[in-house]
Amino acid sequence: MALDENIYELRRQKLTAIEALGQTTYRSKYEFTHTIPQILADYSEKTAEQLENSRVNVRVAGRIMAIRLMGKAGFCHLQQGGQRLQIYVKKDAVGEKGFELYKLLDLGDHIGVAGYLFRTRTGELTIHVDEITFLSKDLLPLPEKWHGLTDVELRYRQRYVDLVMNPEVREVFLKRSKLVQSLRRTMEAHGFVEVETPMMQPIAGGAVARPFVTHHNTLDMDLYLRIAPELYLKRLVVGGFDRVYEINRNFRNEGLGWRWNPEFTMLEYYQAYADFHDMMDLTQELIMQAAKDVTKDKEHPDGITRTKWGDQEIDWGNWQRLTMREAIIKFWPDSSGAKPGMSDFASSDGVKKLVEHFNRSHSHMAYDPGEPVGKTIAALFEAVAEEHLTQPTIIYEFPTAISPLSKQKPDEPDWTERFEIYAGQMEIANGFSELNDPEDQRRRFEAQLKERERGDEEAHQMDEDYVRALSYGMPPAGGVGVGVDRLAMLLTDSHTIRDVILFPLLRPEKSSPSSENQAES
RNA sequence: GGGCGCGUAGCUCAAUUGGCAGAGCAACUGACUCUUAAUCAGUAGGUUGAAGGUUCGAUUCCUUCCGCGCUCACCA
Repeated sequence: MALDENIYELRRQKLTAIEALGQTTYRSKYEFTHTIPQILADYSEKTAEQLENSRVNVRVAGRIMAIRLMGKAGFCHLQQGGQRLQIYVKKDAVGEKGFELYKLLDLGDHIGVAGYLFRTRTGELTIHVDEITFLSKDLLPLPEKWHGLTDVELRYRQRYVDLVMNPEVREVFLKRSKLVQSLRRTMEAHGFVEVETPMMQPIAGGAVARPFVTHHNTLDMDLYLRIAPELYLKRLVVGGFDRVYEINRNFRNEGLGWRWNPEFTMLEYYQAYADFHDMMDLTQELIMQAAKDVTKDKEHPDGITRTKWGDQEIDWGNWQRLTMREAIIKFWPDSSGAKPGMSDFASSDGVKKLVEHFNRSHSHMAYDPGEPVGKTIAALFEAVAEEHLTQPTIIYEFPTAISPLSKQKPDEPDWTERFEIYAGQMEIANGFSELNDPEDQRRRFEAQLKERERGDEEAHQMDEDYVRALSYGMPPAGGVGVGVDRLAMLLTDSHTIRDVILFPLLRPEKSSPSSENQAES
């Protein structure tokens, strides 16, 4: 073989040689008797004698993750389901052709083996192979075996390699799957019906965010990728679905960051005849159950409520509830002078003074005196309190100015029956008693339009059909949105959202100049 | 978008003040029938992200661009 040929070409040639040995190079299926995790679960406790006395014949498939050749025998580690099992291949056992095949195998190849279980001299459970079946070739070399793949860009761009090399990454996504299952199970247990509402909407409503725009050719109309399913789910409540939920993607055309990906998964649910207090209770139960379901293992068959979060621990069985104003008072920094009193939130002058006091001792909090007071209070809350909210905390009573879809408090119209759940310094859920007065809703949309004219691109648009739906009468209802990605982060101790999204958004790969030339020629 | 940092072999990383681009793993050849980070002997592998500039000489210094990370602002 010429020395300048690269690995890809060499392996293609090996593939030809493997075919010459009578193997099918890309066969359709392989009949196996066990998976590797099954064998490890069932036979890890068996002694060498037990395995010798009652021989266990197995056929398994896997990817070669380590290979050691010693003249006329060799070992491999096969990986399947994130676990590894050793195989022992001896020329005497597999024959001339079988051993020729063994010598043509590379790291990363998929093979099937038939043989029996035994323990090596060092005691490792191993398959004594009688027959190797070639399944599929790895033409590109896997990353280095000691350090694996650590380059974060490559891990995200080539997640398939990341998953092969890093078992802990696989674990994160298995837990994410358990999380979503758990959420569905809790919803179903409470009698909620799962539905799917439009991802492409003529008006991007239900949240405050900039949308992605797309275009339908036949109808010649612009459509927005949804920023929330909210207004459609509530139309269903009008239609008589008293308990309804959806788990699906939302799209927001905003910046990226450790907590933000342009597409993210949201669980959203609505319950008729319930208010925000009922929704707090339900959501608390939902999340605690999710923590238990994700942490279930042999030691903890029912799961646990404590999960690791960096150098801290989050206890999902211990919740705190504070109003937004109480939270600002509670976490008010000493360096910003005397703690605010409730009356300070009542006037724009009072709030302005609070911001001034806070900014005197802290990095500047953006403040626009022209914006509604409620908006400033909410910003102040985030600046003062958010960083302290590691343990699960329900913050409730949000300003009406930033809650155009929530029902007002009967005794304080500037405040709404709305809550958000915080944990690990992140907002993970948002819920409220749904505004169901169509005329009030129209006025709220109109107030949002003023904000839009003031330059707030993200303020709500008027949705006439939604107002019409409410005009047919929506029962009293509570609704909640839960950020599934962020919950997955918290439950897997992942500190960037990209680690819980299989294929996070990246800039397109720039093709190298040489390949561009090839493309042009 | 702003600020800071990074980009060297397939992977993980070196390279003294600006002075011959190196190692381990992976690969290739050979030895080895219980190894496991297998071992032993040998071989090959590079437009140092790209383009320009300064210099006798640039992986190193400067400029621009590309990509990534962290961070700030908007957003969940």
